[in-house]
Amino acid sequence: MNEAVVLTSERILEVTEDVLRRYGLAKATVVDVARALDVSHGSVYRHFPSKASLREAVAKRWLERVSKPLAQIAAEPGPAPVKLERWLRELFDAKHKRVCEDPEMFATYLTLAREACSVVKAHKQDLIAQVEGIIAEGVAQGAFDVADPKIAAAAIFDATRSFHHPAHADEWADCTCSTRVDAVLTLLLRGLAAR
Amino acid sequence: MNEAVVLTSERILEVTEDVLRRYGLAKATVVDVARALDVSHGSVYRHFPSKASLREAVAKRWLERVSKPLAQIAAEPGPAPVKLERWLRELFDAKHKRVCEDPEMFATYLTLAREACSVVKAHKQDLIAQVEGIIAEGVAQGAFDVADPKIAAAAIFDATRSFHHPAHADEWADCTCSTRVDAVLTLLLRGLAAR
DNA sequence: GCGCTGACAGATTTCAATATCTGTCAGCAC
DNA sequence: GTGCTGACAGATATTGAAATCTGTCAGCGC
Repeated sequence: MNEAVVLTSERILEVTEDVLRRYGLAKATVVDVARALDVSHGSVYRHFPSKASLREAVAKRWLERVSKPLAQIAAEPGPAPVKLERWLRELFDAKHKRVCEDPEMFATYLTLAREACSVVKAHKQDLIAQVEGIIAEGVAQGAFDVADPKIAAAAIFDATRSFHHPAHADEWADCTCSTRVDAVLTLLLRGLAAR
Repeated sequence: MNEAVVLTSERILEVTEDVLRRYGLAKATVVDVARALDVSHGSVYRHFPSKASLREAVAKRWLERVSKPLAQIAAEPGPAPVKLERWLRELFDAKHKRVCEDPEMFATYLTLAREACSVVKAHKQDLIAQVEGIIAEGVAQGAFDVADPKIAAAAIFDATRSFHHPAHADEWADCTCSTRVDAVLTLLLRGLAAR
């Protein structure tokens, strides 16, 4: 009758994150995860066909925690330029906070993401689609002058890589970073604006 | 009388590049370099105080080969917007060509650059200063409307990272890359333009 | 004297033996 | 039947001894 002992994929993922936090990415094994769940490691393989797929699922959960709050901003009403700026700043803040508050876990997730590149690609497509939505809205409002919102969205994503791509995380602590964000956002919003 | 046997820092650097190409970064040793030069390894230490400083010097040479042709473009006369676009495209082309033509050597130089981060910082400052010059010129010509050319130059550099930072090199082969470069350049030039 | 050599100490890397892990599956318990 | 276990084979990681490398310097040859 004890519901807690039911082994679900969700529970495995939660415990796997704990194990990764405790042991680190390099040392965490499927056996460790099984031990933390108090089951045999064979049981874990009943829910995930391989260690790689388990890690991929952890990466996916992590990326979803980034994209959900952004989707909410994208769905709100209001002027597109303000919304785009808010959306981008939220994206940067989410990333910067994660790396500042728990750098080790950030490094762990980063490596997981490198391995699960198809998951990352889907995440990127999701984010770009959200930006595309905001830009199309801006065009409809007469605020933006853009030939192709899809291409413009990809350009916005490319042009802000310095502030959201983990390869540049070591610069995010830099005190000039906020000024640099402001400068790029100003430039990009001017570039999109109807005149 | 044979000038070829004179041991100069320059000659050591040339031979070191050969050795790196032949053996790879991980396996190339100071002893290998000395053997290629037909001297004892102690002689190499007469010109470079450590293996790290030798590697740093190799990285510096490589970066200078990137920045010199750009400085030439920056020094030419002409309308700033055209020049800025040419300068940026030359920067991207230089990087993209290097990674396409000799990916192994690119990886080698990339690792060297990571180690010699002070050299890379100076290189970055150099490039940003060149952009600043072009932007200031554009302001003087009435083509650009920019509050602070220094900040704008840093913003242009940040906003084009996707196309010149080696962390994104794996995307440079992508067939959509040229479209993406066009989209970002259009956006940025519109953002700088006086209206 | 000047520049190079080569032996050396300590640090680092390699390699092979050993231990641990991944993924499977026959069989047990319910 | 359903879901879990634990022994197993092959793959991967760890370890410590041996080999190699880095950086120094006394001394040799010109």
